[in-house]
Amino acid sequence: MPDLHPTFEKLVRRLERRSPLGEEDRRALLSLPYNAKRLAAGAHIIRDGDPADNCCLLLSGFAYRYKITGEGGRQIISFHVAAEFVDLQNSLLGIADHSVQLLTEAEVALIPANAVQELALTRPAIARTLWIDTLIDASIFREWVVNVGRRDSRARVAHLLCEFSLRLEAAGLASNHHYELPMTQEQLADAVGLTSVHVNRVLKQLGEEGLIRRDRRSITIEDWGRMRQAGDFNERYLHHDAMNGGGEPA
Amino acid sequence: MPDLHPTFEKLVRRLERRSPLGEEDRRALLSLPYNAKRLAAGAHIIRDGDPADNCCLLLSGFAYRYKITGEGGRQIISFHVAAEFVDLQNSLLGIADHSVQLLTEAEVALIPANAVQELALTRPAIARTLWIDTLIDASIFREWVVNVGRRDSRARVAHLLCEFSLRLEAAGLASNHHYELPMTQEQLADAVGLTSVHVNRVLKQLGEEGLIRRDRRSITIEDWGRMRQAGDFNERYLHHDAMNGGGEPA
DNA sequence: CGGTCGTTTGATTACGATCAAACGAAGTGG
DNA sequence: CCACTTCGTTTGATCGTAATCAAACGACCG
Repeated sequence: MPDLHPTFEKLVRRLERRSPLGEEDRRALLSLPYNAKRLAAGAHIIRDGDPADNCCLLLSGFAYRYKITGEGGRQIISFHVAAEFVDLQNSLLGIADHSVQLLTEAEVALIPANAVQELALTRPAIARTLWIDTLIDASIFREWVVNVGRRDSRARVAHLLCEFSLRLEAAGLASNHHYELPMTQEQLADAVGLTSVHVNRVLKQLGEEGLIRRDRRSITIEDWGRMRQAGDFNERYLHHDAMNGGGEPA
Repeated sequence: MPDLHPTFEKLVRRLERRSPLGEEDRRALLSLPYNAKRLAAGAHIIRDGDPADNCCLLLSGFAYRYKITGEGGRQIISFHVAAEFVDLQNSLLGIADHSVQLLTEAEVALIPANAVQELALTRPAIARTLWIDTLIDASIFREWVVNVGRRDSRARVAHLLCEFSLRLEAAGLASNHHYELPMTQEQLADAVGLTSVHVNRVLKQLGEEGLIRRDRRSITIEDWGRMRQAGDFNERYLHHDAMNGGGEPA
């Protein structure tokens, strides 16, 4: 086991924000065995159908989960930033029901799934916080179902850009609704169920409407209020304040 | 606390299929305090934004979860049959991020969320099995994201009909790919992100192609192989065999 | 400097939405 | 029991959003 990577501390802080941990719990988390790797952009953490015996913590960079349809279409299911478990779900269910791929070059910590399960079985507070982690993941999935199922193209991409803004900010990677999009328009399209051509047109339109400004991959949401409205965005589903429950009314 | 409803036994059996429980665990689950109610079709278990302090176990009947968009569109996010927790997710996160409504008249057991959390904190095996339950829910959400995001109308409804077939069969409510649809075409439409008019046409077409036969709400999948193909359906995501991991290759 | 990948724009097509209306079944009250 | 209502299903006609096809452009890289 290598020296502890600093992102582990961030992980603990993130988990703690949601459900309190004792000193013992923190120590246990920080002494999980793991295997750190630096991988290139595009590398696969796991592929749909493979047995999953490691659970992957993202130490730096970005990743996404996706599935491929029989017709060959790709649907991106979630995005992940550093200090997030990107493969907890696969690894606990034994066999992967979706693929996980790196968006950028990244460092990952592969933690034996057994070790995580063992920890959860012996440390109730850790079990609880990890459970909440997957509950929040599920909440985001639900919102994505709504996004691709019932919103038009403009709202879909606006919603996604809003989500990025808050999540990246929470991760310390954005401020003032300004951030660097870690992905191509094609990947954006696969996340919202559109074509990249159409996403491009929507981005252009959002720019013309003065909702966003962009320069290459850099995005600035110029009018958060109107953007929220355009994307029918309500951050409650992110549960960034899971401890005190709920956000403000619209 | 009223006499134990028989569905609790079913719940225990269902949870056990996924992760072993001890005798003590079983007893603890079966002695959870609850408040049983019989509610009419259309009754709400909880509404988006409300505080959630009970977690709802469906004792009989059907329920679904949904969200409403700013434009007024409804997206159904999941369906539930008897012996499933229909509101575990809301109740553990404190404030509901979606609504839950009954599809049919039903009996529900309202269990104080505290009691469930307490149980999870003191009984690791129960924490584990409930966690797996929410992991499987999340897996289904992921598949639904793919369904509404990247499949055409025919595949979407075929996929949903396939999912129903297996889930109802697992619940003892279907056999030989024959079952009673517990919902209207409008609700079906809101589950797959289409209009009810279009769902109706797709159902008609699936009938003409000889994939299904229907009479009123009764559905028979006549050609499971072709139906699976039409719906791009792979049951692995349901994790009905969570213990031994994975399904067969296509 | 050529090559690759991603972005941008234009032209056309098609899938599913929308609008509209009739029909059928189940339930209600006179 | 029958008129009447309501809700869901079915069918038809038209419309519009996003897909598809195609091509040029720009940035980054070896």
